[in-house]
Amino acid sequence: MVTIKEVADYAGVAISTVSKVLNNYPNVSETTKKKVRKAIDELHYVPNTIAAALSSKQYARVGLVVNLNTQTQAIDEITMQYLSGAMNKAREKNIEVVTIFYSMLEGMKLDEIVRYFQSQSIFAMIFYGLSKEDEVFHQLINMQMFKCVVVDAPFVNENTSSVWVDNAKAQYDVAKRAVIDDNSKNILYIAGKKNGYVTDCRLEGIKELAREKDLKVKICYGDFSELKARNIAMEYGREADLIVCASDLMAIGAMNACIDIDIFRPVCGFDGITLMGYVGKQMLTVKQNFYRISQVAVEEICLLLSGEKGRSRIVEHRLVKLYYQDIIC
Amino acid sequence: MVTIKEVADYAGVAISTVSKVLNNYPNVSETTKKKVRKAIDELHYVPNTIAAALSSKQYARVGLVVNLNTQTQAIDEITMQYLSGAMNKAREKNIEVVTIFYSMLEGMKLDEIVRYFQSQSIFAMIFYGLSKEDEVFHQLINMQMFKCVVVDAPFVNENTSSVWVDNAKAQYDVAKRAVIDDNSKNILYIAGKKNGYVTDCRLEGIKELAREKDLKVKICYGDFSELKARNIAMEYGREADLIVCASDLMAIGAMNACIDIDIFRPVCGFDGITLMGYVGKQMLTVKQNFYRISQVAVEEICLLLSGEKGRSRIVEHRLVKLYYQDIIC
DNA sequence: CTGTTAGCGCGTTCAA
DNA sequence: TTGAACGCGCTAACAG
Repeated sequence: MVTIKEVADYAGVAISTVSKVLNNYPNVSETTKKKVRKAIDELHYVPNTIAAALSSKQYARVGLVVNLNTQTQAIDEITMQYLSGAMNKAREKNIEVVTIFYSMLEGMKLDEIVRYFQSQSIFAMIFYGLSKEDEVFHQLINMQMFKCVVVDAPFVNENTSSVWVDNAKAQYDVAKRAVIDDNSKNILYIAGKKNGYVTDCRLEGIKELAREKDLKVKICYGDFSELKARNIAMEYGREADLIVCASDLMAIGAMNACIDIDIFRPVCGFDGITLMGYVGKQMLTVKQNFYRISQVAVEEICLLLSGEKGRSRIVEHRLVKLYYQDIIC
Repeated sequence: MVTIKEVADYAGVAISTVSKVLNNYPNVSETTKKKVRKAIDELHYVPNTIAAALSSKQYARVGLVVNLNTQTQAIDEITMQYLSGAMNKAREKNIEVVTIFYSMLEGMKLDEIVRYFQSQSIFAMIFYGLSKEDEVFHQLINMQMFKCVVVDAPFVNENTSSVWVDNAKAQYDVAKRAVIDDNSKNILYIAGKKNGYVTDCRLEGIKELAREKDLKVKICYGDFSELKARNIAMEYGREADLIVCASDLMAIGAMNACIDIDIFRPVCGFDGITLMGYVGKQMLTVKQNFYRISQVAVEEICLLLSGEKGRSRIVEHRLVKLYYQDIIC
């Protein structure tokens, strides 16, 4: 590994001069710049990020804290979208991100987690899929020791921003469309996890619609589980003329239940994951752009790091109908 | 951030002494160890990895180079398994990994990529899903500038190991089981990408079985695409009494084709991704343990980093029957 | 067994 | 406009 010193010697200038042209300082003559650039090129010099970081103390990595939940969500399209969105934006913004799985931090006490992050020079992080049960992380956020962005959870303070889809509106929108399309009057709504962040918002949306359209709505909690959604649909599906689910996976469960008990009910989902196509049936769903959401999260982290105060930010959503033929190309 | 110096002062010892207890050097009396530990504890000292790395020059991060192919494989269970397997093992081995998407490196020339890795202090990397077309990476591997482990591709040299499932045997095994179960004589084999690494191995397996059992085998290339597999099955499915596919996704395509043209043919897949369950039908498939494969890859990287020469290593596989009820719990 | 010292590669004053 | 010199936080000889 060639160092800055070698470049300096080769170019016949001082180390500091090389450093200056590397970092685009003013007050360097064009001629010396040329010399230095030439040396850099011919020596194939690559600056050592580690050393630069140590020296400048400007080093901040952001942790992407994701919840790979192999139990309840085997197919993790969403997380991958999150990760790749964040990484691309990070590259654009020239900051370093490291991905961290919840499972790696499992069982650690708050101070252990803090130390872990510190030792890794991680002073900012983005939480994806934080739930009300993740108390350690709540504490972490509240102590405001790190700059945080929380996706889909209501945390905002001086050092914390949150990034959301408007869940209430989205749920309202998609259900409304389904209701209109099928002229439904009687809805089975399979919500997520009782008392969950997004679950509550989505519930608001469906309730709003029910009031507006004077619908009958039966509400059950499916805990985002396919199986539970399936069982709920088995039990109450008959009585409804439309099944609205708070997630795509639950929608799959509900659809399969309908098939099993041999009834047809339109089902609509939430998320817009591609998986929906694989079930081979057409389904209306909210399309969240997870890639973009994650990019926005990184932007927010940058703002926080540059001294802005935390805030809440909404990312737009769409509605789509997904079906097999759409995705097999 | 409290530094080692503050700890030293607080404990009334020299900096180097603190360093020694931090790194578990011998030749430190128990009493001073105690003093230092106490100071560390009370000051909440967290060592600065960056500085340690710079100083010791023992710094090597390993890049996990993954191919998030949103086009052909929307549902990326496999990659997530790879990543989490590698990260867990990395934590165990106390090395740092950074995940890198192919797409981030896209269009870069070899030397740009080299510089990118160098600037990130990445001197070792694991390639997942490398294909014959990724020439830049082949060059990268062949120049032996980095320690590499390649998963599912035949690269071995002084500084490169490969980690494999025995694709030939696996394909042989799964097809044999299917053939026996259904007493099939006439197979439609939907292979992967013509001239691909794993494709060729799997082809070997099926050919071997055909010889042994005196089967008739029609071979088509589905390019790992659902759509192509679907079309192939539409065209040739009727004539076969068993469809064997070189990937789960293609198996799904084939199954859907059978449904569409209203024939029943047993289909078997390859991979064992959970997604298979979602199609709602039972299917025999090879179960690759991607998590474990990735762990093995990290182990191999460690060996390379510690001076061992590259080698090829096989990871065992299993056969499973996946169906809906298995995974919705 | 402990402390002193010299770097690691780079950023950044401050003189010159 | 340039360069010498110091320091970032830590490791690793080497003395004592």
